[in-house]
Amino acid sequence: MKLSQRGEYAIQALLVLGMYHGPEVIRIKDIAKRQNIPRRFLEQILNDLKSGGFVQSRRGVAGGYRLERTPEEISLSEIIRHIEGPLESSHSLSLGDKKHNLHSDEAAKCAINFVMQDVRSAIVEVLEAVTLSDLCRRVREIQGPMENPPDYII
Amino acid sequence: MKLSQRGEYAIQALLVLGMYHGPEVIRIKDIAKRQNIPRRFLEQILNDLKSGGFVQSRRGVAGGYRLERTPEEISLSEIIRHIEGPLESSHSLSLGDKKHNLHSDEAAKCAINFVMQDVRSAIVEVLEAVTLSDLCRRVREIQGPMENPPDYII
DNA sequence: ACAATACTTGACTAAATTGGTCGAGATTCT
DNA sequence: AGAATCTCGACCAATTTAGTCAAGTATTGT
Repeated sequence: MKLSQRGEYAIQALLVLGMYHGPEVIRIKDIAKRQNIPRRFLEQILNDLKSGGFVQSRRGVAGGYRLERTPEEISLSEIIRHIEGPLESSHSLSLGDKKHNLHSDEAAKCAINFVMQDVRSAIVEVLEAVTLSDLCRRVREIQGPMENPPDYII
Repeated sequence: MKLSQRGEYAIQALLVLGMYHGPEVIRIKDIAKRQNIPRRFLEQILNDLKSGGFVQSRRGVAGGYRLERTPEEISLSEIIRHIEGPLESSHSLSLGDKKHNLHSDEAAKCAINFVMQDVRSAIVEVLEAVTLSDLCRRVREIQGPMENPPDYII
């Protein structure tokens, strides 16, 4: 299980929006700067997150993004599922059809898929339990101890 | 978590060797045929599995492959780790170094990595518990019920 | 001895994925 | 009107993945 760069950026962006969650909107530019993400790439990602119902956007000169739901309502599993594709898919060889004789390679693939399904369940179980809010807390704990001021958005 | 084709083939090949485990050796050609794996590709994979200590080979006219260890001694985690690369790696941002101020993107990446480490642990926990022997049993259960004879290797 | 069989090695290639860029347009604030 | 900002879709380069190929080397049956 490795997160793609795209996936990591998406979570980082949502983290910023989560940390400053409120009625106001944050500009792409600022998110990109804070998290050190290529601006154009981030545009794509935020657009994707918008179509997934994670964020809202405002256009125009005072435009930007904000979360569509509260950080407590967004789980990591949802984010990753949306950005990296379905987490539980496995096209698992119907197997209900008994008329159809299984070749030995099909039997093998099927057995392997059973295990991989267990793996996927374990992954989902972990990710389901972590909300964006949890992650925000984590970030605060990490950068809290050191007293460098929040380095406000320019 | 998705298995690469290469990884799936590797497990399928080991499954064949596991099902017919004994002192005798099985030819690449037969494994390829039974599991419907491109022969040349399978050669590469078996070679890799050999250098990983999973299988032995015998050259010459009566050559082929067999397991180097018993199916009970081989866990899925080992196989996947060897074929797909380290399962637990995460170069997790030392964080011990307090002198070094964390930028907000580093803090975010760090928080994300903590969660991903949990995910990886969960994956390993599942894979660690499944041996090649377990998988072989699974395969027998799947193809057992239907009474098509084992379709012996030609 | 020697032909047949089979593994060994490393280079090669085509297709898919990933990470990222670009330009033109649409929208909103002042 | 004009500047700032999001929007949309096409585009591109590097990497990875899946797979092929050829020229070896080792072993064994006869």
